[in-house]
Amino acid sequence: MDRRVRKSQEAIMEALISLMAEKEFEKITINEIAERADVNRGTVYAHYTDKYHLLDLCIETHLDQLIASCMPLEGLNEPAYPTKDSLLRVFTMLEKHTAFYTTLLTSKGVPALRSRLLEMICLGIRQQYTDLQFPAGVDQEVRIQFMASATVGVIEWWFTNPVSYSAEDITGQLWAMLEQNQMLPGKQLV
Amino acid sequence: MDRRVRKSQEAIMEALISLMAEKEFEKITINEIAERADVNRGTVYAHYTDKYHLLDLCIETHLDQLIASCMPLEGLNEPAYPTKDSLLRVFTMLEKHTAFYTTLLTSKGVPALRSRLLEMICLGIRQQYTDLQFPAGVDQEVRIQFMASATVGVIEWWFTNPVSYSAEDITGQLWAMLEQNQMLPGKQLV
DNA sequence: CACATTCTGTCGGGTAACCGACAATTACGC
DNA sequence: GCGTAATTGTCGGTTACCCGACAGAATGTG
Repeated sequence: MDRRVRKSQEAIMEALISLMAEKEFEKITINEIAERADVNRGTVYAHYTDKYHLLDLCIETHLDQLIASCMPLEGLNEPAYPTKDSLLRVFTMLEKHTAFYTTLLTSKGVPALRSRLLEMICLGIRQQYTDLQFPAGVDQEVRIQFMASATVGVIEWWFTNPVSYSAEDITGQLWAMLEQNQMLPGKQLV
Repeated sequence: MDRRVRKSQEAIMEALISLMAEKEFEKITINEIAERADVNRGTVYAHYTDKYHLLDLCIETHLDQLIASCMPLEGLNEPAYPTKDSLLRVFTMLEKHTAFYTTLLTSKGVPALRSRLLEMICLGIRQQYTDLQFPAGVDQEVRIQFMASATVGVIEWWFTNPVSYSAEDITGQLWAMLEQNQMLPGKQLV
C-alpha cells in the first residue's frame, strides 16, 4: 500500500479514537477528525464515506491485527491449535492498543466492538479446533460459545477495571481457567 | 507552508535526531534517515542536499524556535528587556526538546550546536539590552560575552548531568546568579 | 420565525510525495 | 588485488494529498 495512504488512514483512525475518549461519537464532526489527524478534510472523504464507515473500518482493522497475532507462527513448530503463547500474543496486541479498546468497550452507544469481538473469537476458535477431539457430553458449538464469551468477558473486565494486570499476568490467569475446565485439547494431545 | 512539507521535514529531522542518539553522525546514511522517518528517499533529497545540510537546518529550526520563545509577549505589557518569565520560556522550550539538545550537545564530533547557541544568545542579549544603562567599568561586549557564556554553560550542564532540575528550578537558579552579579538592568530601571 | 453559523459532501487545479530505475561512487569481505 | 554489496544523487511518470470554493443540509440563537 502506498505510504501516504497508510499514514493518512492511521492518522485519521487515531484521531477518531482520541476524540471518542473525550466526547460521544455522535457529537464528533468530520472537521474535528480532520483537524486532529492533521489532514485535509477532503482526505477523510477520500477514504471513508462518513464517520460511521470510518468507525467500521477502524474496528475491522484492529480485529484483523488481532486475528493475525494469534495465527500460529511459521518456523517455530507451533501447533495449529491455540497455545498459551498465541493467547499471550493476543493480549499483548490488546495491551498495545489500550486506548482503542478501552474507549470502544466503555463508550456508551457504540456496542459495535463487543459483538464483533465475540463473533471473531468464535470464528477463530472454531477454525483452530476443527480437527481436534473434545471431551464428549457437550455440543461443540456450545463449548465454543462458552469459551468465547468467557474470554471476551475477561477482556472487558481487563480494560474497564482500574486494577491493571500485565498482559502476561492476565494471559496466565485466563489460560489456567481454560485448562482447569478441561476445555483445551492440550491434555489429550500432548 | 504546505501540510505535507511540514510533516515530511518534521519526520526527517526527528529521524536524524533519534539516529544521532544511537550512532555517530558520520555513520548515518540517507537510507537510514528516510527509513526511520517513514519517507521516500527522494523526499529527503527534495528538501536537503545532503545530511550536513539537514543537520544545519535542523539546528537552525530549533534555534529559531528558541528565539521566538524569548521574544516579549504582546498584550501582556512585557518590557523589551529580558525578564525571568522570558528566561523561563526559553528553558521550557529547551526542556520540550530534550532529546535534540542532549544529543547535539553531547555527541562528539559535532560541536556545531554549541557555537551557534552561544552566537545566538549573544545576539539576543545585545538586541534586548541595546537601550539600557549598565553599571560602568566594564565594556558592554565583554559583559554580553560573560553572560552568554555563563548561560550556555549552565544549559550544557543541565543537559549533560544526570541530576535533572525542572525548567522552573534551573531558571530560578540562573536568574538568581545573574541578579546577584548585578548584570540585569532591572534594579536600575524598576 | 428569521438569521447566522457550522457541517456536509463534492469538485477541479496545483503540488508534493511516491516508486522504480539508473549510473556513479564508495565500502566491505574474500 | 577483485567482486559484491551498499550508498549516493538524479530522473520521469504516477498517485495521493492539499486547498479553496461551492451549494445544500443541519444546527442553534435572537
